[in-house]
Parts: sequence; C-alpha cells; structure tokens
Amino acid sequence: MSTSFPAFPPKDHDHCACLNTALGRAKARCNEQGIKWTALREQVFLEVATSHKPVSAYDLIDVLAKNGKRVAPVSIYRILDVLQSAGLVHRLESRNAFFACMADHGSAAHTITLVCEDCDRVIEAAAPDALHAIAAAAEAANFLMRHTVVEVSGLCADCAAREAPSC
Amino acid sequence: MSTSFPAFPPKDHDHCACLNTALGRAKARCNEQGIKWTALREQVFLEVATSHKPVSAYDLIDVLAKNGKRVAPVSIYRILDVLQSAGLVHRLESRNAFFACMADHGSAAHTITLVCEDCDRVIEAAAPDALHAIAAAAEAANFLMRHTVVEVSGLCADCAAREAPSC
DNA sequence: TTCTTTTACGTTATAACATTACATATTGTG
DNA sequence: CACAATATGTAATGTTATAACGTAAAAGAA
Repeated sequence: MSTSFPAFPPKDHDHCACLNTALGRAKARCNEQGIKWTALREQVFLEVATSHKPVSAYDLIDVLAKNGKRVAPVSIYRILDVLQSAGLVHRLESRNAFFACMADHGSAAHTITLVCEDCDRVIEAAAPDALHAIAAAAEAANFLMRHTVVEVSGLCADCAAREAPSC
Repeated sequence: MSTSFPAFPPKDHDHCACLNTALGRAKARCNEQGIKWTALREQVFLEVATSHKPVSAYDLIDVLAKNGKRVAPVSIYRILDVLQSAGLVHRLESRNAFFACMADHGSAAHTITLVCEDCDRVIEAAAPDALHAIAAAAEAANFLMRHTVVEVSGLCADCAAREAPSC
C-alpha cells in the first residue's frame, strides 16, 4: 500500500531523506507565499520535523539551547505561528504541542490527526468523508464553519501489537 | 425542528429551567455511577452550566470567589475531572476550557462540538456519520481509536447574520 | 550609495493553565 | 464509636503563552 497520506512511518525509514524532502517543500512553500526562510525558522522547523512526535514550544527551546542557540518563548511562538500559517506545522490542540506536516497539502486539507498514546507518534490521515460529514452537521446546525480540529488518540499498529502480544 | 441535539439556544430561552433540567440529570447520573454529589461539585457544575460559553478553571475560581467561596486551582481541576468522567462536563481542547454537556448522552456520544468565534457559545451537534467516517479512516490507517476530539469553530447563525447584515 | 520602511528577532516581565506532594476533614460502614 | 475511604485544603511549583517595547537586519526607494 502506498498512498499520499501513509500510515505511521516504519521505525527504520530513511529519516534523513524524509527530512530533506520536508525541508525542500517548506522552503518552496514559504517562497510561494512570500514568507522569508530565515536561519532561525529553519532550525525550528527542522527540530519539529526531526521528531515525528509532537513537541511543545518549551521542548524546542530546550533543544535549541543544547545546540547553543538560546531563544525566548516569544520568539518560538512567533516562529511557530509563521510555520503554522504556512501550513508547515500544525498544532495538536489536545496536547498543546506542535508537529510538522509531512504531507504536501494546503491548510484546508481533508485530513485528521492520529496520535499514538503509547509512542506519541503523529500522522495525518486523509478523511474527506469525515470532513464532509462534519461540514454537513455544522450546516444542519446553521453553523458557519471556519476551522475544524479532528484529533484521534489511540494506538498505532506497532504499539497495539506490542500491547496485545498474545493474539 | 426539534431534535435531542438542538441548535444554539435562543438568547431568550428559559435558562433557569434549562439549568434545573441539567442539574437533575447531573445528580441522577452521579448517583448511577456511584459518584458523590457534593456541595462544591454542585457549585462548580452550576457555574459551568450557567454559562453556555466555555469557562476556564480560573474563571471558575474567580466566580466562586465572588460568591464567597475560595477554592484552589487543584480543587477545581479535581472536580472538573470528576464531572468530566461522569460525562457532565466536556473539555474544549482548542481553548483549554470547559463547558457543560446539555444533552443526555454517554461519553461515547456521536457528537461534535461547535464553538462560535464571536459570541463564544458552544453546542454539541449530533454527527454520527462524521464519527463513523473518522473511525473508518483510523481503521484504514491501522490505528486503534480510543478517543476522538472534534471541535469546529466558526459562526453561529445569530452572529453570522449580524456580521453580514447587508444580505 | 544612503535613507526609509518593513520585517525579524531580542529582552523583560507577566499572565494563564495545570500538577505534585502532603495535610486535614468529612462521609459511609461495620 | 472506630475505621476506611473519599473529598477537600494548603503550599509550592511546573508548564504554556502573551504583552510591551527595543534593536537589528533585510528590502526597496531616492
């Protein structure tokens, strides 16, 4: 199976290549949108993208600090705002954390977010039917939908297998 | 139109009756589940339910303080946990806030949450199709779904009408 | 080029949200 | 009543996010 919105990446996938692809896409996207790609933005984006797990703003501060770059919270939040508005990073509302968008979709993409409670990995899964049904329900309630958050927590296949090894 | 999951309540609805119904249901629910209905829990529940808007834990502390009852954050969070586990109060992840469940459904109810960006009112809308589609997408990704958050922000009918009066 | 404007980033302080660890009080049951 | 279980209090602290204002660096115009 090979779709544009894959399942959780295998643990041994080529992370370096994966990261480079994301980086290239990110630069291109910012270029299109007239958003400057600065050194600091790149560092932040790479830190977010390096982890397939959601990271908090303060996680990022810590990591950058270890790399010798001290950044204040407000700077991180500003940069995360920029990356979010470019659609390169999404916020995981249910965890007050951020993760890199690994797919090449617009901000209005019909995807939902799946988070593994065990290993914390995050993926986006295509779910146009779900988004349409949500739109229909909103419309039925006479509600003008602007932004939708769909976050599912549970177990990824790997962790589910590990938790129930007897079967 | 009259469903069990109504649209936003009219601004002039009988809030007092609405509150009493919710209160009765809350007590009954706790009784069923073997959860004690204490004076403090009642106060907290009523404060949450009195507002159709999401309230933060610290909002609740402030309101209770005005009513002469000083409560520490930890107590509020504990009580909110209890009310949430009883399905009487839900957390609005996208706002770090809480709102009372006005419908008589279990915690696994097939509802989504609609929040008006303008007036901040919250309702839950039935959306079984949406939830089923989400389940299908999760399954397709080989993901064992445990908990789902669906929060839609936008404009309720009243506010949409107010924002676009020319039409 | 210099001047000007805009955008990015830094500094400091503080607000807002949430939990840990431990103590006390209240309630229900034998 | 004594006891156990549950609920709440107290104090401290951890975590997440923003406001207000200053400086620097980049982009565009004269």
